[in-house]
Amino acid sequence: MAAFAQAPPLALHFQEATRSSSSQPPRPRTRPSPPAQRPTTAHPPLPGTSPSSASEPLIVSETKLITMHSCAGRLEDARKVFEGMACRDLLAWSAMIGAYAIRGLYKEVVPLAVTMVREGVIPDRFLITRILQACAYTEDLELGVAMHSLAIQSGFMVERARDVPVGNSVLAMYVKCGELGRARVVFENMGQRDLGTWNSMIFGCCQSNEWEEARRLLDDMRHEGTEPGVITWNTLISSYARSGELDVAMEMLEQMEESGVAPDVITWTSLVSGFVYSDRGGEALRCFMRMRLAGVEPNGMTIASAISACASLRLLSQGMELHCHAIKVGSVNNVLSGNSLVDMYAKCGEIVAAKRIFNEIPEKDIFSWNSMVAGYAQAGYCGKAYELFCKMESLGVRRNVITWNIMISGYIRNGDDERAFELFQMMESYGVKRDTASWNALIAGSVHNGHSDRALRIFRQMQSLLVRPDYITILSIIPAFANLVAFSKVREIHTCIFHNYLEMDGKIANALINAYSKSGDLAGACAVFDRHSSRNIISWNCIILAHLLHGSPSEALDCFCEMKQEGVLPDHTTLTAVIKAYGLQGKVSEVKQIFYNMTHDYNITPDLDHYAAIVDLLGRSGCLQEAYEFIDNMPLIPNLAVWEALLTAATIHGNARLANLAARELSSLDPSDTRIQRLVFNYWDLTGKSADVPLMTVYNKGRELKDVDSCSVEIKNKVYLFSTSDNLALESTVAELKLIMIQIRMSLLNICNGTDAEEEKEELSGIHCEKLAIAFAISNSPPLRSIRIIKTLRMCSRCHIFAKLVSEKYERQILIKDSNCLHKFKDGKCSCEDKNV
DNA sequence: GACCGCCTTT
Repeated sequence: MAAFAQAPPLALHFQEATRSSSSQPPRPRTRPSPPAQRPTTAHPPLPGTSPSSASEPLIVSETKLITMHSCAGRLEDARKVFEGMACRDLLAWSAMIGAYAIRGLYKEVVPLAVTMVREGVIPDRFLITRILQACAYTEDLELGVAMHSLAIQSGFMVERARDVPVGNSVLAMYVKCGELGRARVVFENMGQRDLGTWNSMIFGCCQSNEWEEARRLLDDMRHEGTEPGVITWNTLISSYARSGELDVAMEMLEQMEESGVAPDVITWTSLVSGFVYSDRGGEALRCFMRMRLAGVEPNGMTIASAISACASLRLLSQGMELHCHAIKVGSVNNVLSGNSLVDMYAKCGEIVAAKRIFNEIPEKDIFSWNSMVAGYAQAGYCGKAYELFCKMESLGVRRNVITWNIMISGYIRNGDDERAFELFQMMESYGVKRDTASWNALIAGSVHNGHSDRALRIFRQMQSLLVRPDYITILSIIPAFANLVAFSKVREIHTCIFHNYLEMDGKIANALINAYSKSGDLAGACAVFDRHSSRNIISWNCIILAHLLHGSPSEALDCFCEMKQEGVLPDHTTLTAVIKAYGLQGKVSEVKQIFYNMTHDYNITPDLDHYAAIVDLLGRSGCLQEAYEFIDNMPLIPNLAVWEALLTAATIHGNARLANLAARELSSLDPSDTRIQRLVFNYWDLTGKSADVPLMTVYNKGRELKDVDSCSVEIKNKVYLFSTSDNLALESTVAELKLIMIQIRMSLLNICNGTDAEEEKEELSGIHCEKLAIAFAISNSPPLRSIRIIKTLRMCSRCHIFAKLVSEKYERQILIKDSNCLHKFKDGKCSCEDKNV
């Protein structure tokens, strides 16, 4: 056994110390054949083996022949010899099993091992180790347990140095089979341990998310005098990175470097891909840079991950640099890098480049196809996407649930709901089972297209079919409840999150803040925000916007200060909100201060939203000419929001010249845009007509639009829809409503002297729908109950006064969300302090 | 010891 004892220990997965020896080519064993073996003759000389003399016939044992065939890569020949043997002893089994094991063909090892045991051959410590390795790989617990007991019976698991490899492979087998409890028992009973032992055990703990235990083992091993190696650190770092604990992973990286172990390509790749997976692309790229600076060469997997980071950040130029790098490293034709490149180019809008890369991937896998289909679908080319979708089928590439989901989501997001539902119905008949993401695509798409009711129906249907919603379902459905009428649903979904054992994810919390706020519950929004454990810029934007929506600009600005104190950098949205908040307070100089210094202070270039907010502010404060000059001097082409702001302000201040100018500019932007048609219609309807021909066309189109203004109100779980034009539909209640309104009108007349153009208009075209809704709610809902109304257009000043008076007279809180803001009427006052009418 | 695609928050 001397020769065997000196043979290199087997390459276990966690055996760092022996890695170099395991990578060497296997050496044929030199043990002399035992006399019991039949000598084999008349075999032709093997290529690469030169017989000592050409005249002498070569005599080799069958076992040796197996080894020779195996070394030459002819496994089938080796197998034939093995099968033909009349009597197979331990050496023959070792040779045959070893031939497969060395090549990682563990699936072949398992049945051989089973037969061997059945034939009564007892494996030695080396063969047992090999078989256990195969059990670990194939997760064959049954055979593993048998080998474990055999090892005990044979006395291979005692406290000797040479027992360590056997113990390690038993341990590794249990860990890989997910039997951490059994692994722990083996670990505790091992008299001697080496680095591989600790690595296996730590891997097991990480796999079962027993982080504390893993950290304790790290301390223990150092106590016992074994310093963690590169695999130890990589195991911990990659596990933390994969489970999203990137900050801990980075901490471990520091410790690793401090302990003198240099991070290798796997360490860095784990971190880069971990950051990508956690949607922290910027940090992924920083990690990649650190790796380069440390002189570690990236491999295909590292580059693929870094390219994905560029894809999520839409960094085309950096992505292209990495593309060059991939070419240099020679991994560009690799499926992994190729797929990342397809995704990156597609997400950056370079669909042609994406297609070129796709065509060049020699062995496309399902990921390649799905990335390309998704590229087309997300760019709005559903036809092209569908073409590929069909091509896959004809080429025999099996489409998976993700392929179907991509198509469903592509169609619904591009407005073809019918086709999306059709595919959703069809997929199961093609043998593809729908998953939660399939349902999510429909829900998200419906919400996206404004069909909140349908989204809710789908959500309920999926639950009735026992498809469990995940956090994306919740995230997708929440915006459907982000309105005044659905206020009770927000609490319902908040409860549902706990019922489904879904963690309070950061994104869900953000969506909830928004939903609570928009449903009129500022306190609810604040409560979620206060308990939010991982606030990001979006969370702050949500709460700042919530205060703004509820007419509390000073609280919004307080939040902004607090945010800066916490070291969170504002983004475009934050600054737009801040400009609006200062604007509501009439602090023009503060607004200018922010606006003109935003590039310097926050590295943010003003965009159209900022310009529109400034125009709105200047216009409302009566500086109409300044507002117009501001537009005239802006470096960007003004959009709808900018001209709308000027039109509204000019209308309020009765500046017909500028209002007309704004209306004309609006209608020249896109005369077919219904939103513009409505704006122009509404403006002219209010101010009277002139002979402006181009405006006339848009005005007429606006007039043709159905439901020019409508509002909805919920009473006893029913949503009632009111429209300015269909007063008559409410005949039964109209008399009652009129009575209430006459009473209120009397009060109104006392405040406003006489009538104005707006009221005359109302007399002619019918009562404004919010008045109808208020009156209807007053007479049909229980006293003291708040009245919640959603309205498509902006409230007029008279309805605003009307609502204030009703809130006082009837002691009701009235919440009205119009196209511009949320009005909370209470005790005769409105939260917008009359600044938003 | 690691791996790319679908559904997601202001």
